[in-house]
Amino acid sequence: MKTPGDTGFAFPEWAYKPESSPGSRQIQLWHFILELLRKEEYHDVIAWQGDYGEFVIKDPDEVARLWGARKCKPQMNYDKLSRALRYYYNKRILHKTKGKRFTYKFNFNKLVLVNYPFFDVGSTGSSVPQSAPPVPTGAGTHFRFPPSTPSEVLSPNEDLRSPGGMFSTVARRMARGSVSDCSDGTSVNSEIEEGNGGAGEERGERSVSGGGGGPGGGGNYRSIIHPRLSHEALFRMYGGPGNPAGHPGPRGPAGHRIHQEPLSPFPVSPLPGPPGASLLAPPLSPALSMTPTSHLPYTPSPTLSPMLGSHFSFNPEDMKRYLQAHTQSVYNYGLSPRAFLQYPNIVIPQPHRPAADKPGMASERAERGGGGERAGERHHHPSLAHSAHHHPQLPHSAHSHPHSHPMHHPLHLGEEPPHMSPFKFKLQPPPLGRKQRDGQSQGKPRQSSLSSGSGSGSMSSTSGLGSSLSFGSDLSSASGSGVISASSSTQSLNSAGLPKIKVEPISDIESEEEVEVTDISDEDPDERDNEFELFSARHSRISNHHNHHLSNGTAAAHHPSQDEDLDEDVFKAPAPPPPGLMPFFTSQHAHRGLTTLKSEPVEPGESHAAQSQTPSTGAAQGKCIPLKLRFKRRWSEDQRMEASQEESDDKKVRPEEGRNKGRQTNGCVEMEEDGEDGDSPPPLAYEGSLSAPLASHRRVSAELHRATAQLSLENKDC
DNA sequence: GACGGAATTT
DNA sequence: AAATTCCGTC
Repeated sequence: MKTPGDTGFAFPEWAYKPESSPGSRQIQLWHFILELLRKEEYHDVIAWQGDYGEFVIKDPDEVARLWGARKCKPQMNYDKLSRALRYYYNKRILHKTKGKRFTYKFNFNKLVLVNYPFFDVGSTGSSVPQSAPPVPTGAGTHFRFPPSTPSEVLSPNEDLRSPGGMFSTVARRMARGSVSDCSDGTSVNSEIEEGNGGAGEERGERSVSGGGGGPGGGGNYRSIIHPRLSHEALFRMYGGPGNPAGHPGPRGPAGHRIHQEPLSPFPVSPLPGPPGASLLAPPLSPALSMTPTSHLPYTPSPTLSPMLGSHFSFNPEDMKRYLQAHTQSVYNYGLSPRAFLQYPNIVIPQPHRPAADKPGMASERAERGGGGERAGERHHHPSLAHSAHHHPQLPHSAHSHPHSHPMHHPLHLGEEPPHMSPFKFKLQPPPLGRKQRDGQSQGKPRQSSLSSGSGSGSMSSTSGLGSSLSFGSDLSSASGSGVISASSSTQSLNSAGLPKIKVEPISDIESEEEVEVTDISDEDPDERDNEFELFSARHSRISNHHNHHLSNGTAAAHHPSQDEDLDEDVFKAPAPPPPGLMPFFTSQHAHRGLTTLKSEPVEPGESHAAQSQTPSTGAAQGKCIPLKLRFKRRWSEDQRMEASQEESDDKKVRPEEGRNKGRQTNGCVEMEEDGEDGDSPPPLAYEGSLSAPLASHRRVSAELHRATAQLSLENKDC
């Protein structure tokens, strides 16, 4: 069943399938890229370089070859591969670093979400540092995920759903690992993973991950981390690389054996390493202390790695924290507490700063985590000489203290000062479609053979152009799904013969949203984003809904219909929440009851606080502030941050994101042949968790384990 | 080289 | 849905 209600999905489908996707159950390119990036052997071919999340393809042909091998597409070349990469621009998974050849940059927000849906990635890409501060390790109730069955898991859904569903889903998926299609897989995988060694590597990472890893932890960190932190720094922070024992790192040619990837933004594998460490233990990175959340410009969180091998781990505690964090976020955003009614168990934490965490923890964790991975080393080295390009930055030793580099200043030279990008639209007549062109010229299909004409299909792809609503991140996409953009309609009209107008936000990725604070009432649907427009419309409508729901009282946990509604409501109800929040809100599984919400003021002390308490908003705090307003406000902040970071490479976001309807993965699970996954499922993160592991947790973990194992087996069969 | 539309394939 | 192919334009 795909009913959304059944499962709970919080993000767009595509986000869940790092490794497999309906359309292509094979490994996805971005995933593959990450895979290469994490392996030292390929550093001569592709490596992290420059900015955070930025990587350069040093040997395009080789990368293409590898990709082709993986996909069994011998004809693959950089031109094609790059086309595929360009498709990621719209998805916001990647963007091009302009001016640098073969250089692209990951949008970690997106990636993180993929692997760690629960994470508060900060909304929209831009994190909201303040709004989603790490939650204090929780104390409180233990959150439980609703049970989800496999079927559920797979169900696709574009809307936001409860985390629980997702969680499990993700976990399973992760467990599966990625695939190699080439049937036997032999060849393909071989390219990348040679021998088991590969496995070792990956595994190592996982274990290592403990250091940083936990999703939870990562998430939290995310907000804290300075955008500019160097990869290295991150490592340290998370303890990943630093951890001597722990890190598996294949020794690189250079001899620095750091972690898998020196520059990798994903310092630690997402895998839950030592559980505790990662998840709950928060951040501790010196960075933290050094940089208060408030000013950290936002950066995609590198903490979590979407890497392939990674297994998703979840921990109830995390969940709890997650929820709490969101709760807090909500407040920060000025969202109505009503939103929380659904989550009675959640206590809204007092705002508190990450800084509070103890510094030093990271290092501790690292040590713990480290253990044993290391199994196999890869002997394989790229033929290429180790080039100088490598960035020496790896931290060889684990320093617990922040590295200077990363912390730098927010305004780095290279960085542009944060600029607000006004939301702009580019109105332009769409170029004639090929068909049209052809038609004009001839009518003949471009490639000889297929002639027949129905060309109906083509349009669809294009339609996306317009304005899709996307709030920076996944959520956005999710939200977008429901939205019908004017542009699309326009396009359709176009097919009818009407003029086609392409409306697209010029702004960058995360910035699609308008940042200005405006009164909702005044909005002009016309200009601006269609998105907003839609949003508001939706919004208003929703609110009613929402209330309705509330009145109903507690809805059963799983009624599809209800869920749907609920989802919708939730989805819409709160102000357009930052993406990160969405999942939370939507979760239908959450228990409903009255929650004890403590209305906490927004983080006191924080600059942000000011934000929420701004005069205009302040009044509203308790009340309903025009959602839009709040949202925007928040957004603007985020945007600003993000803006500084992201260039405005990304351009438009298309509806495509939003509309993914997911499909479920089918039976065959694919496994990465890397060895890593092949064997046994990695330990769950929370196993060793920080806080006392509860029986329940264990139970959960056990289940996951089991599931994972099973999946692994299945995969093998496949 | 980079971009992105269109048609196709998986 | 995500690529893969081609290809025209910058």
